[in-house]
Amino acid sequence: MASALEQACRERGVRLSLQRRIILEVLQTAEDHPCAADLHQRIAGHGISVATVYRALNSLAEAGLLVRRDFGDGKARYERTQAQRHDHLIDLRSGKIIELSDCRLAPLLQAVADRLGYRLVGYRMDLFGEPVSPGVYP
Amino acid sequence: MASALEQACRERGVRLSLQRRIILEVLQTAEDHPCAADLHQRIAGHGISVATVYRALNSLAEAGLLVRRDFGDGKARYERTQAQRHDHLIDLRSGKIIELSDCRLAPLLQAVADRLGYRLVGYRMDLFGEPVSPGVYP
DNA sequence: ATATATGCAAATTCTTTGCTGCTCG
DNA sequence: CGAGCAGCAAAGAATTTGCATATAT
Repeated sequence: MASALEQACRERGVRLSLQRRIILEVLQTAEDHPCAADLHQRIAGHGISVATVYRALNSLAEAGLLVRRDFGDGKARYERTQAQRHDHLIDLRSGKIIELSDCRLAPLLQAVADRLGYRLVGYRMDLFGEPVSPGVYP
Repeated sequence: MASALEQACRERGVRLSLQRRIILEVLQTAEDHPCAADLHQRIAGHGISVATVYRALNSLAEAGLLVRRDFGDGKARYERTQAQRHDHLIDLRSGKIIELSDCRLAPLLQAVADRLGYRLVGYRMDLFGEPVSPGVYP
């Protein structure tokens, strides 16, 4: 019984080692956007080296099974590839990252690129915001 | 005769040393978005140390005289603060960076943030594109 | 069987920092 | 004068790499 994961890996020419399985599993169930160090910590106990974590993340991201994110804090962050692309809003008060499902954005950006003589291959957008409700923050 | 630059520095409580003058001058006339190493190289001959370059860039950016950019290649890039905020389109073929003056974007993003209960403090957007014209690239 | 991954440690790259002496205001 | 800056070299943080061994397909 070839799992969907195994099939995806075969299709993309990525070997699915035990360590990669574990990393993917952790990312699958993660609610946040962990960096390499976070991941290495979360899978501690399996004796996986940092080098392996980095190499796995690179391979898997290149193969498209993961997406690498950069929220401007100097570390790359990762998440499992989702059906649909999305952007993020960073809560400046708590650091929490919210995924944005929207967007009527793409066509607008496409037009901007077109006007300059470019084909839009991709884009990256991050919103930075502060919660409106007074809330109970320190 | 207090130059506009000197005044801006005084207002923001930043000391305008010779080395900072030089760095600002280079950035002023730069057509691109140099990183710290680029700048250090361009001002070689003035015997300014890398540490000074980094410290100056940090101070000046914090004071708002410069803007720090991050195009995802692992190095911070800088440009003089301009009258109006703007985004960038990265030419994936040549690496060239084009400044976008547009945008009817802000209100749209503002609305997205609002809907989530956030006040939009800022945002970052980069477009990645390939030139449409066949051109004479290698 | 063999192309690829892993582990370990050392190496890179970008950026920051401690300390002492100099300088802007 | 005195707070803040410059230079130098050493430290840090994130990520990569060389090499011998193990493993997926």
